[in-house]
Amino acid sequence: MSTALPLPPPHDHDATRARLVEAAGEVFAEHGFQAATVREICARAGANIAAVNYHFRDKMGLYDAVLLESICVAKMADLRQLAEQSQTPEIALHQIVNGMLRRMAHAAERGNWHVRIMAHEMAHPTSGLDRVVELAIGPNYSVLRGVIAQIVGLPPHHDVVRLSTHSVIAQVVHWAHARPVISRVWPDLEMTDARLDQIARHITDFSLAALRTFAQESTK
Amino acid sequence: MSTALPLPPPHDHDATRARLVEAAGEVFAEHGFQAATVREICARAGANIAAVNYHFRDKMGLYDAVLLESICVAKMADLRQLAEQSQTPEIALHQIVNGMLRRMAHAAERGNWHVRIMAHEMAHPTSGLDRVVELAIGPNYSVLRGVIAQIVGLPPHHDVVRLSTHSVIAQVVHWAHARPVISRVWPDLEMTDARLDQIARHITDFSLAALRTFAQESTK
DNA sequence: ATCAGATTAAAACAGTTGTTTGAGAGGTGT
DNA sequence: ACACCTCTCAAACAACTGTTTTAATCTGAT
Repeated sequence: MSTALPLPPPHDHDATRARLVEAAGEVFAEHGFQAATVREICARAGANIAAVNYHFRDKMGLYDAVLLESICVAKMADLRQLAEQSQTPEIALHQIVNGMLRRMAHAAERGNWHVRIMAHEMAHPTSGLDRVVELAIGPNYSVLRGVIAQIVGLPPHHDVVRLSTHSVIAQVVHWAHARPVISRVWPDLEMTDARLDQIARHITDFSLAALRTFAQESTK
Repeated sequence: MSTALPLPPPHDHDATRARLVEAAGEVFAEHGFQAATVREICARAGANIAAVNYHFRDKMGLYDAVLLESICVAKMADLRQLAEQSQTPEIALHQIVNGMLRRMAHAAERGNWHVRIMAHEMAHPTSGLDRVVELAIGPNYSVLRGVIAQIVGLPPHHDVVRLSTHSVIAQVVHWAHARPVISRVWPDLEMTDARLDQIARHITDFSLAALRTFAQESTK
């Protein structure tokens, strides 16, 4: 159960601290905050049990650190530049959908625990969710809303724009969130690169067809 | 913390058993299987701690019973008849979307813990998920896929139909699953009855616009 | 070499967990 | 009256929880 580790150089503050955050990310992603145990985290990090309370104040402090790193990762993959360097809002939409989807898809695999932790936050939000939304999700949400507002030709605060934004986000997030169910109702579905391309293409086409119809109706 | 209860008639097997399932549903929905405690469940049900191990074999047996009731509730609200008694597949789609969305929305409120438990199953699936998918989710998925196949004029096993089905489901489930985030990026949003109508109408319009475009392209 | 500070280690803490135990209370048939 | 079965209860069980304590170890500057 305990994995061999890239032998820890003794007395290196940042090293064990980083390994703790990484291991904690995995365990929190698997079991959620409450059900996760500091003993399993320390075992997986190859650290002593007291390390959690030394480097972070307590279990919650460790969880805060995990969420903070999750925010940093999300901010690195900022959608703003992805949208700005696209020539048309339609292309920007496809870029955003494709980018988000791939991040979600790879989240189920090794190391990328950020999305799975969010799944637990949805089922049972903790105090850290506010910060994640404010610093990571919120900005990306605004960018996407701006792009969609351009496509339908309505102001970003319009209900149609907001609802459509949620329609797009929902379709992307779905493939990460509902995967346990999807793999059961669609057993022979493999998440290859080609398949991800197909899904991203579909979500974009599906959404663009709807948005263009809305655009026609709004200028009528 | 412990609620007053409709005083339990002594030695009534089914009564305490039913109260245990109901209380367990709430607690499991709040904390998930692992983090939920049998002591809190029994306290909320006004039953002794040993009642869980007497009526159900153990904590997992109680959870199985909870999922089983969740399945029964879901089967009662079968989408099949909802689809069959609609005159056109377009109307059927709106009926299905509206029905699903309202069940999801009311799930966050009193008593209806079924959806929140599913949220935990998504984050950390247990052995009971297979049964839920097989008996409750799977059939409804097939019905919706049939309706969408009619609209786009393609066979149900076609990739476009499957992907579009997930697009529709995603949009509906999103409003239950991502509510903690939605309420933060859209603070002044109240889930009134009129609002639910608006959302259901939007999802239907959004999806129908896309599906009609697909239909034109498939017959071309 | 010596001291101060930072990091790790093992052991123990009190509290909580799921589960079991054994006794008792209520009803029903004889 | 008695025995029998079903159900409930309080108490206790060992195992596990997050956290604290105390001592040991290493690093780096004096």
